[in-house]
Amino acid sequence: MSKPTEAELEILSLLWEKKEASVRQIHEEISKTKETGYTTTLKIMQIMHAKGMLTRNEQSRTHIYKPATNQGETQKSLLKNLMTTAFGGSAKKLVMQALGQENPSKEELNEIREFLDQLEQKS
Amino acid sequence: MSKPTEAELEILSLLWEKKEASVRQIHEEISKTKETGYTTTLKIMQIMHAKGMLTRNEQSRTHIYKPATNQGETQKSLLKNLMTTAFGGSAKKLVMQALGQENPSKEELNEIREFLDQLEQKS
DNA sequence: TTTTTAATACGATTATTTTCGTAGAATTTT
DNA sequence: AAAATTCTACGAAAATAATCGTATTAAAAA
Repeated sequence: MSKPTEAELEILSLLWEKKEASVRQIHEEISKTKETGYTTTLKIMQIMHAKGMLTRNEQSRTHIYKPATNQGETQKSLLKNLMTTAFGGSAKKLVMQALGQENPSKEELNEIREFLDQLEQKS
Repeated sequence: MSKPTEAELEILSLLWEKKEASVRQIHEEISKTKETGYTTTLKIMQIMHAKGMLTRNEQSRTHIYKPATNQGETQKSLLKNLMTTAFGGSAKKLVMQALGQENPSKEELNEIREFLDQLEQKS
């Protein structure tokens, strides 16, 4: 699957969260943060459908869209892309930069520690 | 500073690594993986210079370019962008996805653990 | 039933990014 | 010194992405 554009990713992301939605629903979300026309959102979703990034149910007049691409796979490839282009391929650098800027809770930090332990087991 | 495009990021990344370089040097690197003309690379670097993303020394005929943007800052904003658009704002999810796909060495894992400890101290 | 609202389709426009060709000047090679 | 090579500048084309307007149809409201 080709890399989603900015606008596509925004929509994909909302659909991952909502599982499924109409153009109207997506557009309402988007227009909270961005000034944009309804037909713009519609058009992008149509394009995404044409590309096979979304599936849709056309039973009712209001089509219901679902993401066709696996969230994890897409995230993985976006990360990989960023890792190679902006972090010289180093996962460590990327991870540290990511952690450094947010303020993860103790719980989250612990979950990450556990995850690190698991990783070590495998290798 | 505005978000670098794909092509710009590729060049920025090489310049961060090399500290400074001529168009020729950058182009040789890029053409290892991509079929592209010299003037294309030149043009993009000129645009980056015009935007203030790169500085250049024009003493010799062959101009020498340096990144004008701070690497860390740029990485941070790119990550933040990805984190919000593709990971619902969760650093944890992003970090785990990043670690899961690569195979970090024990040393790297330990460095990350230390980093986690430091973070916890602060909070 | 008539009118209004809400939806899709789709072409066209605009904006952005990438690519390339050509001209002219400086440098290097023959 | 002449020819070939290597630069930069710059305009313009090609490719990609985003936005919007209009037509048409379906559904809902009056």
